[in-house]
Amino acid sequence: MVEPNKPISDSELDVLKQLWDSPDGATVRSLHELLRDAGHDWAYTTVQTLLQRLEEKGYVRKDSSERAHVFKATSSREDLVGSQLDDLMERLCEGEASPLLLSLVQRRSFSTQDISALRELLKQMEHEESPASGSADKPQARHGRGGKRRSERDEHRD
Amino acid sequence: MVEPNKPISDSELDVLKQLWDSPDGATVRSLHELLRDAGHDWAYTTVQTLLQRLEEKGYVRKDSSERAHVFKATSSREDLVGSQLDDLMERLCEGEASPLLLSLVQRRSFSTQDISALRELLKQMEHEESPASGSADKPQARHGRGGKRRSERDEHRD
DNA sequence: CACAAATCCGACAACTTGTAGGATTTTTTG
DNA sequence: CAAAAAATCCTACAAGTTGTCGGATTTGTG
Repeated sequence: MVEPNKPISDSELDVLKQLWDSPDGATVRSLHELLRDAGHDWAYTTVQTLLQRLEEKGYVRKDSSERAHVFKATSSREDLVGSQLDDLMERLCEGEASPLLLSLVQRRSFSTQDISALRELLKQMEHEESPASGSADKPQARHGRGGKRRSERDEHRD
Repeated sequence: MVEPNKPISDSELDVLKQLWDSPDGATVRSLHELLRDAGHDWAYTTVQTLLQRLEEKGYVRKDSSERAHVFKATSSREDLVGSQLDDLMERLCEGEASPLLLSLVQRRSFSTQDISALRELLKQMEHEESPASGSADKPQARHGRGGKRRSERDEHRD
């Protein structure tokens, strides 16, 4: 199943973004400071709460082996973008991706660079593409940061 | 008004979808029935409330000249897809569209048809819109609800 | 042991969402 | 014309989410 993509609030997102910029993880304290620098005059415990909620929602994991727990994002920005797109796809496009693609390409402007990069991707896709069955090979993103792919989550409630 | 993309709840969306399928608009009653057929066992007034909220949020307009008011969606599915994508773009991609495009193309599967359609679009884009100059590219806004220009979230209500 | 640093637990007001009930205002019709 | 029917309007209300903490408690450290 596709995980229920718990919604992320704006504040939570601000925290998560700091985590994305902290490849080795961060403590409540360090995040508190980073966020202060980023313009958020939050109390220490506010950051803590936000982290806890992020953890409950599955976007963050903490390593409690140290005195001060170290938090890391479990999903990269790209992962999040991906799942949010999935959401859109399901909510508004009955699970089809092409409307999203269409909309993107039609209404937004891309640099010629973006365009040629996209061309490349298309070329590759066409090669390894399979007609109707699932392709065994899934093209992996090769962008530098992050790299941790979350796999499972246990979720049941209703 | 492009205002801030008010969020649409799941129930509201179900109503809106029926409106999308009702080109001439619909009354509370007709929607109530359509929705019943679609599996929603709601009270008449529930549909009414949902419509009212949609109207407040700007997604629906009503014509009150008739005995039974006639509701219409103010934005098409495509519009909504577009604004939702804008949202994503701002929240997660600092206003850039290419990450979305990338993610879409990388992680989802498209038919060869989709792909060639996309190719066409790309070709056109390159033709009719070549930035070429050192300055920024031209943001052509040919869609009614197009340009929401924000690069920075202005939330400082701490 | 007394402290400072962390974490844990609980709270609370303002919204949002799902879901209606009842009052009021027209129209219709016998 | 007086009731019934059909609509709209206004109000409500329990859950759940979000933004923001404050205090209590636990735990290394000098």
